[in-house]
Amino acid sequence: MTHKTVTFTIGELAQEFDTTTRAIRFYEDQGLISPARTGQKRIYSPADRITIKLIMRGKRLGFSLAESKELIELYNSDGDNSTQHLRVLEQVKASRARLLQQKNDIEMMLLELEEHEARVKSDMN
Amino acid sequence: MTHKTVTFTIGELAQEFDTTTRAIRFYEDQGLISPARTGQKRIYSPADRITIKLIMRGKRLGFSLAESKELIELYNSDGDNSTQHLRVLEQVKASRARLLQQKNDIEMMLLELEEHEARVKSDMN
DNA sequence: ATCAAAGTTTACGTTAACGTAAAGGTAATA
DNA sequence: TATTACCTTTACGTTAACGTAAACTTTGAT
Repeated sequence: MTHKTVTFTIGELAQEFDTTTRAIRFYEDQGLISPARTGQKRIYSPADRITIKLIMRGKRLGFSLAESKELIELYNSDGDNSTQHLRVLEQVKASRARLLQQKNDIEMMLLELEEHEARVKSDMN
Repeated sequence: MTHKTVTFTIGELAQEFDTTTRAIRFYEDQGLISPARTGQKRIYSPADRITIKLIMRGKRLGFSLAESKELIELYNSDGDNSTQHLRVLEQVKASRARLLQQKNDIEMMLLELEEHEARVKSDMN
């Protein structure tokens, strides 16, 4: 007994992630995804969809496509070549440092926003 | 009794914020700062320095210069024109929403990093 | 006085991340 | 069968954010 394989068209994914088909094809050009084909047509797997989701999240955090690609490859790095393990751990460390810095920046910005909001509201007599 | 006025040169600020003089001049071009002059030379006030700090923080979070400019102008908006108060509050709201989304994205990424790190480490037999 | 370091303006070059347009194939539907 | 809605490739255009280079001035130090 075989079960249905979920797939997506490029248009569906563009809509879901509020982007364009052009952008999605561009990500393929850059080697971030490599969807299957049915004749000419691209056909995206759930895994491809997740990858696009990661790209979008990266974009929201100001990651370049190259950076997102690294992260994605990081996740896709199986426990294959143990020579790479150290490099992977280094990259995890660097990514975490960056994210923590960003988190800190955000907290400060949020505080400043609150202060400013309060000031404006108190000026609203 | 008058007290010393702290100022900075463009080179000092470039070094402090690990950027270039070219970049700082560019921010001026784009209307984010307008340092005083001593003859030809730009002379930066503590306020100018803070503005550059805000720009750099914005960059770390993926803000465009235009966005950072808006935020900076937001902070510099005195309690002058109360007609603008609503607009200001709207922008505070939007900024906060964006930051909270980013914060959320960061938390998820951090979790995924932890998971991946654990997986790699357990593979390191 | 001169030299090196830092500053200035002007202007063209570069990269990332798509946008936009043209020209065409395919598939369901009226 | 013809239109409509998507899909495809190819290719040139665009914007942000500086980089880089040239040519010149200013200034503190030797």
